[in-house]
Amino acid sequence: MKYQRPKGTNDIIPGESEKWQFVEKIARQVFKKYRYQEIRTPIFENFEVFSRTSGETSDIVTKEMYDFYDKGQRHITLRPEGTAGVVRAYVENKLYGPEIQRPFKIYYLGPMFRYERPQSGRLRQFHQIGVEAFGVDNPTLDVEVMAMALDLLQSMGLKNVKLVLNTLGDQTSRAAYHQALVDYLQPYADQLSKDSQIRLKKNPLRVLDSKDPQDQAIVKQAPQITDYLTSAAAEHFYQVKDRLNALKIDFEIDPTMVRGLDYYNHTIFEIMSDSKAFGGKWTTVCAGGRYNGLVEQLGGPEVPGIGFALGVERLLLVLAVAGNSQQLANQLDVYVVGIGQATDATALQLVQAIRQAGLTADRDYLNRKPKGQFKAANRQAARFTFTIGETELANQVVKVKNMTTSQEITVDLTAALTNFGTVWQKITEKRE
RNA sequence: GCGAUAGUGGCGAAGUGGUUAACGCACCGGAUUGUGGCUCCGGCACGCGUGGGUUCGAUUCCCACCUAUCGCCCCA
Repeated sequence: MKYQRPKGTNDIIPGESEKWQFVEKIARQVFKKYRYQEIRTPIFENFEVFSRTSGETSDIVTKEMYDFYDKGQRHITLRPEGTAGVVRAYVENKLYGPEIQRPFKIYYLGPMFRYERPQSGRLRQFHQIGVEAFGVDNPTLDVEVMAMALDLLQSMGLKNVKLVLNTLGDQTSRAAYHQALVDYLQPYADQLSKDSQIRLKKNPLRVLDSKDPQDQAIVKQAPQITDYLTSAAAEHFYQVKDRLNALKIDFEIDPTMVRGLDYYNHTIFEIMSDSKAFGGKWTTVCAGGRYNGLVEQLGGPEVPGIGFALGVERLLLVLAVAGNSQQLANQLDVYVVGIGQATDATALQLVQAIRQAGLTADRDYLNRKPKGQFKAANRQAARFTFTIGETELANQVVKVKNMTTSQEITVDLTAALTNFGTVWQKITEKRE
């Protein structure tokens, strides 16, 4: 094959694109209920927008950024996630202004890029649907965001998901915990896996979610973040749990849950699926959390924020296995059969008249014989065929065939061309 | 970035170091000079991921690369 799509990318072709439209439609509907508005930011940003906010040492920055220098020697990055760009736009457009209602609630959807090895549900260009809410530190908003995420997944027909959450606390809590964790892990350093030894130096919290059994055994006894929360942070977390209970939303607390991005604090959460699409292992479909401080980091005022992002490819994998594939039949009302070159123009007029009447119509463009045209009509599940040959043309009529009953009637050609709606009404009435 | 497996027509899939690369589905045409879904007949890979090499000769052996899939890392 001469040309192939770049590694880790996908073509979304008819048959598949309908599913994307379905997901996007539901997302817009759900977001509308919660009064989130759409924002569209560039697909690429200056490198610093992501490197500053995600953490200079995070894997996303060190090895997964899809970055390059443009012709003006600007260091550009294809966005690896949505939040940083949205926050940049929030600041740049001064959406924190006093005239703007808080929380300022927005959503986005579109492609993201990470330079990594493709696997099922993991691509170099993938798509996320995400939301951000700025300006409110109230834990109730945290819960509302989680509730919306669950609402979204349920509306798409996804079942068997679980909400898992944790808190990272505030700066003070985090610093204290960080220290405690390092103090605890250090003595075990040489017993940890290779990867975890590196994590211990670079980002000790990551040791917590190591998959290595040996690591997990050590981590089991490790101090937990909840023991190092400041009273304010503890109160925030308590409120979150309380409001979740108020909404009767089931949740699990995973004290080892962490984040790959540095900007998170307080509530973090994931919605996971154990779908067969991922071999029955619990896999995150949607992840989010609070990021108070991020707006400041990007040069804005002290404005808290919270959001989540949902991986569309992963979601689609789960939905496909769940057997919720939408029957979005592209139904065809009329197929116009033209017999002979002389009828071509009239067939064209007919097809257009039908479309202008608001119905779907198609015809043959390959000069196929009637047999072939009827075959095509049949394959496209046309409800009716309109046949126009030289005889019909001479008599100014059209033969209308009901493809399910095989009954054929004759209709006046001029009427069909000038007033298709009425003709259609007659045809469909006769059908009953 | 590391490790493993794979790569034959639109799809699925057989196959061999050496005349015309099975078969099924799909598609196209004919049997029915203007009418579909069944049946029958016929057609459909200048070529076996790409590029080198070994050989008298390679789709089949070797090497490199590309891509896909899975695991690790990480993550949506």
